[in-house]
Amino acid sequence: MTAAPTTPRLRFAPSPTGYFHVGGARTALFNWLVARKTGGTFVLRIEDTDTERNRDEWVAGILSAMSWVGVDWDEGPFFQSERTHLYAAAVDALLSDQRAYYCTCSADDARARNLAAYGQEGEGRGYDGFCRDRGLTEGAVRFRTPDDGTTTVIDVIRGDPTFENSLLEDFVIRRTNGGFMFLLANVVDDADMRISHVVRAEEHLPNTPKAVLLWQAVAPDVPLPVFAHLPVIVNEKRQKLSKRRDKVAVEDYRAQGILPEAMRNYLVTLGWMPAGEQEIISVERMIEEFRLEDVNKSSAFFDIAKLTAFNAEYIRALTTDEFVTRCEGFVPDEIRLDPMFAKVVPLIQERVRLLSEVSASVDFFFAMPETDTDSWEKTMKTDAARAILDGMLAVVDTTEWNHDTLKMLVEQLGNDQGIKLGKAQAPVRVAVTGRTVGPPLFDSLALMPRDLVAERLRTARAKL
RNA sequence: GCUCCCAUCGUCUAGAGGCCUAGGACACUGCCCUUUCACGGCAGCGACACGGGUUCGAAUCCCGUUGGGAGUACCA
Repeated sequence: MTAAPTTPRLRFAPSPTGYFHVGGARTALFNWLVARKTGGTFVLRIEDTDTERNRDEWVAGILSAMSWVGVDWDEGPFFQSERTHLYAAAVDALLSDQRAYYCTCSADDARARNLAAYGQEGEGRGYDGFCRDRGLTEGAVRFRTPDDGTTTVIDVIRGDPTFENSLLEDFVIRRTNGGFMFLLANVVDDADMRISHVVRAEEHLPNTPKAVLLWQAVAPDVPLPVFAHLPVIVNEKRQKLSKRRDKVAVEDYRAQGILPEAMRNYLVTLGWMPAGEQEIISVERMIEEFRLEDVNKSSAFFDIAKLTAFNAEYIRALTTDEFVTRCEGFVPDEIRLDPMFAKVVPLIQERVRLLSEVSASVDFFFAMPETDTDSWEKTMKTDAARAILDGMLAVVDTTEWNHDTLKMLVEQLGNDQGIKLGKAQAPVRVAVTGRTVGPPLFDSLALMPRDLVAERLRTARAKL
């Protein structure tokens, strides 16, 4: 079975059973990278054969999250729920070939027989083939696996793992209720869509020999795909990320103000690294340099701290205009579109790591925020603080209103009190911004209306 | 239990037998810069799981051990 020299065809085949999570995003990204690098085709297929667990809103979530990270598809989305005629035909053909058979065993029956035959170790032995030659005409349909020989999975990143056929159970391909199972639908579609590279998470590897066997039975004329099983992404306990336990929804990171390019860049480093010492790279370079063969084999921890660091770097690289645009949804429009906002952006841009932090870091320019109690206690309860506020109040209505003058003023006031500028600016900062930490004070003051600053200084002084 | 996979700093990784005194990034610590906080710069901390081979030489190859993970559904 030689692979035809056609362009690669890849697919991402998520199941809409929950929020789109970072593991899925990485899988999609790696598929996309290969497609873009090779000039191949990237197909999106929604595997919604489990009608119990699928929901339309999850489908919408997947599409929007993929678009958000910049992973676009060339064909699809196709829905397996609309392709059942293909699966039905495949099952019928298998049935008439005796490659599959009906089975009426319940899971309990099968388990009980294994237990009786093997004792405790019978667990996990899978179906025993009880109905193989009973000639039934109803029930679930099982695929007949070979009793001997081996099946090798061609995997570019794992080497080529080989499995004993005798250990592969006769697995169900169509449920008693007529529904089609994942493996069947998956293989029929991959063959039908002429998928050449199956890039998916490692958890699928143990099933892959079954998929190979099925493929050969169902589409013997279609070349088998090359597989690439990606290492799983794990939590701090080194377990596969779980939607229930871990914070994994791409949408959550988006809502926090992670930039899509930062997410994409971070995701690509989970199992792969660009050459050189630079980890922050453009998509163009990713596409240029990415090779499935170079993907790591071991699991990777999803490190939010590193993601955040990447994000901060991407945020800093934005132009002011871009930054203002990106803040949509994170900063109220009446502030974001205020000309003042664009002026203060340069002061705070290198100080925020998430877009969700922007609002709180610019609030005092637009309204006096609630004063932080600790900040007040720490900086205002001294004679020096009172003297500095008094000194400022004495000249605030007449002094020149610019960075240098303001700075000299506070510096001088500090000198009079025998304290350095770092200390001297604190009470002014708390009076005007409500806290000890913030953007450079004199630049901020210079941007603000003199009257506003004067009023806040007076208010603060009155409380002392 | 069984099958399969994996194993370099805390984390993500570089490393395809000599270039390794094991490199980078994140995190952490210290110093410098500095008006707070950041940014930036510099320095530091910090790893080849263990045991056997093979070889003149092994983080790199082989075997074993240990440890971790995934799968083991009429879920995907």
